[in-house]
Amino acid sequence: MQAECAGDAVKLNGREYPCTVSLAMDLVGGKWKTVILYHLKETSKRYSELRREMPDITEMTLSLQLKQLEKDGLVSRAVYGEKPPIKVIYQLTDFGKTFIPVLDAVTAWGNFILKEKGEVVYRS
Amino acid sequence: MQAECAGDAVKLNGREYPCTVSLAMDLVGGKWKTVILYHLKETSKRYSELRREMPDITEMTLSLQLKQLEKDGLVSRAVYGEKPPIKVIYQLTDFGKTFIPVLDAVTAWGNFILKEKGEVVYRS
DNA sequence: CGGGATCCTAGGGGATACTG
DNA sequence: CAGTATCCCCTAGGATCCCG
Repeated sequence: MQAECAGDAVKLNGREYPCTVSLAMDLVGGKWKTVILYHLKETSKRYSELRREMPDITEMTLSLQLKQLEKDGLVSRAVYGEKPPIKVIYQLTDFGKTFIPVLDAVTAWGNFILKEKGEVVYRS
Repeated sequence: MQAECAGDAVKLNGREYPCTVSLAMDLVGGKWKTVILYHLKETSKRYSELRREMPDITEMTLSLQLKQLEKDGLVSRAVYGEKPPIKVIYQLTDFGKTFIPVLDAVTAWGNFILKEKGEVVYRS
């Protein structure tokens, strides 16, 4: 497993990165993208379900992040209905599913950190 | 494997996150941190080696990122010598080494993306 | 119901120059 | 050799309100 980290740069969709790991982190980095992917991991969901399951994300940020995930091909969006109430379903694409092993590794590591040195802020 | 993504927030070093995956991504997110960790994966290295191996990062950004990685306990810094030329060695801490499986997963995924839909910008 | 428009700001990251 | 000091720009992400 040799990442392109030594001299050559890599390019995807017009964006350029110093290394493939950097490219990967750009697709799923930030505060919310992995969280969203985590919630879509098992099953497709509607917009309102995602909102309910992530109370702290604002509507604007949620739809913005979803749009970026869609643009990068990780998530697909399907609209049902013409007039309100309409229904919008989000799900992982085949490409998005290739991220699941990474997501599992990140999740396991995040939980490990929490156990070792973090704390839970109870809300319930 | 259940991440804390449903209601409760998590906290580490005063920073609060909606989910453990989000916490993990904050420690290693951004354009450079994973690249630096990748270069420190096998062996410890001096500052100048890191610089040589990552020609595109500026000195300021490199030392800033190293400082953050050190603060978050992923990397340790050791100084040898009193007066210039001094020698500074960076290496993964034990905690930093727990990130390696994740790094490998991210690297593999990044390489996969490159192969499927990216392109290499040759410099040599 | 599922967003968009607008405005705002914190900080990540670059450029250039200098130093113990 | 291994950084700092400044300065500056740009994007992620939040707040608030509005719409088909």
